[in-house]
Amino acid sequence: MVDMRSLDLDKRDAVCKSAVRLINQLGFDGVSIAKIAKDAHVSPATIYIYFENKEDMLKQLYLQLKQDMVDFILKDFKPGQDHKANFKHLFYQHWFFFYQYPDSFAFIEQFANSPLLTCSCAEMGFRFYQPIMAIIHGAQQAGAVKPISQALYNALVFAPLLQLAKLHASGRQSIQPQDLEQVFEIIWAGLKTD
Amino acid sequence: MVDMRSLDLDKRDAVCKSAVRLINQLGFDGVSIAKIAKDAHVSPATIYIYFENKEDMLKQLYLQLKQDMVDFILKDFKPGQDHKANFKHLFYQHWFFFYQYPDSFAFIEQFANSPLLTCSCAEMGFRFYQPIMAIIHGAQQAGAVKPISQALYNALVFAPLLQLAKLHASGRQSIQPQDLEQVFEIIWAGLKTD
DNA sequence: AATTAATAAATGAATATTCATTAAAGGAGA
DNA sequence: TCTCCTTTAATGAATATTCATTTATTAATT
Repeated sequence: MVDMRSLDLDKRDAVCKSAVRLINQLGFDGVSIAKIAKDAHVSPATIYIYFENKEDMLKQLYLQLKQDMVDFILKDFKPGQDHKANFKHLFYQHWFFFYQYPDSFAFIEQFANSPLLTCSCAEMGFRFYQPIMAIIHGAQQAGAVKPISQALYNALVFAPLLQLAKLHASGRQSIQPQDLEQVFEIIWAGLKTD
Repeated sequence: MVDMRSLDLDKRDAVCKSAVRLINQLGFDGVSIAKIAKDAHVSPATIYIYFENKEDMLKQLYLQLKQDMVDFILKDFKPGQDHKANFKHLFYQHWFFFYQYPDSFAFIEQFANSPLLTCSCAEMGFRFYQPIMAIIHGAQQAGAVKPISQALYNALVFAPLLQLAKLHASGRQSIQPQDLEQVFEIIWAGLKTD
C-alpha cells in the first residue's frame, strides 16, 4: 500500500487544548462540538476524524491527561534507601503538577467526579498509577510505613493534596510552601512506623 | 390582599429528587429540563415556577443538600471534654451521611468539582460548615490537636474520608469498618499534640 | 492516479425557555 | 350556602436556537 496523507497531530492537539480549556470554563453541559471546533480553528467534522464521538473524545482526553500526570511525577525519579525522602518527592511532584498544569488538573477532577467515569475508564486510570503504588509498596515492605491497603494509602496521602490544590486553584485561598510542609509532616507522622 | 393558591412543596420536592437522580446517572450534559420534568411527572413549565432557570435550580439543589448534610452531621451532637471522642463523632457522622445518602453525596461532589461552583456559591457552602469548624477550633484552643489553619485541617481530615466514600460508592472497592477505624487512628496520630 | 485529510453545509433531533390557557382555591357579598 | 371574582399554580404546545453527527465535496500528498 502506498503511503497516504498523514494525520495532522497539531490539529488534534489544538482540539484537545480547546476542549480542556472550554470545559473547565463552561462545564460539560456548557460546551459543544461546535464551540470546541471554533475555538480550535477547525471544522466540527474534523473532530470526528480524530475521535469516534463526543464521549470518546472526553474519555481519551481524561486518560491522556492522567498518563501525562504520572509521567510528570515519575520523571527522573529514582527511589533510594531513604523512604521518607522518596515519599516526600512523590508528594511534591504531585503538587508541582497541579501547580504547573491547573487546566489538566481541573479537567481530570471534573471528569473523575462525573458519571462519565465508567468502570473501565477508572480501571485504566488506576493502572497508570501502578508505578507510583509500587514505590509505596516498597516502603511498606521495608517496614518504613504502616502496612495499610493501597486504597487507604491513596486516600490518606493524595486526597489532602488534591483538596489543597483545588482550594489554591480556585483562588479562594493561597497555599504557601510552609503549609505544604506542615501537611507533609503531619501525614508522615501518621503513616510512619513508631 | 386575599390569600392565594399556595405552592405545592411536594411538587418541588419531586423535581429535586428527579434532578439529583438523573444528574448522578447521566451527568450535567446528559440531562435536560424535559427529562427531569418527565421523570417528576410535571410540566417543563412548572419547573420555571420554582426555579429561575436551570443553573439556578442546580445551585439551589447544591446549597440545600450541603445544608442537609451539615444538619445531619450535627444532629444531637454535644461536644464534651474528650476531644478525640468529639473528633471521632464528626468523622463517623460524615461517613454515615455519605453512606446513607449516596445520591446527595454524589451530586454535591459532581457539582463542587464543576465550574458551576461559582465563588459566591462556594462561600455560602463554606458558611454552612462553620459550626463544624468551630468544634475543631475548640479542640485547637484546648491544645488537643496541632494548631493548623482550617483549610489544612479540612484537607487532612475530610478529604481522605471523601475519597474513601467515593471509592465505596463506585463499587470498585468496599470499605469496611476496620478500614475506617484504621484511617481514623492514623489521622489522629498525625494531628494530636505529642 | 490513488488515497485520505479536511471541510462547509446540511440534517433531524433535542435544547432551554416562553406563552396562552386552564384549574384551583379562597374571600366578598348576598 | 351559593355565586362571582381575583389570584396564581400548573400545564401543553410552540418558539427559536443549538446540538451531535453525516454527507458530499475539495485539497493535499505520495
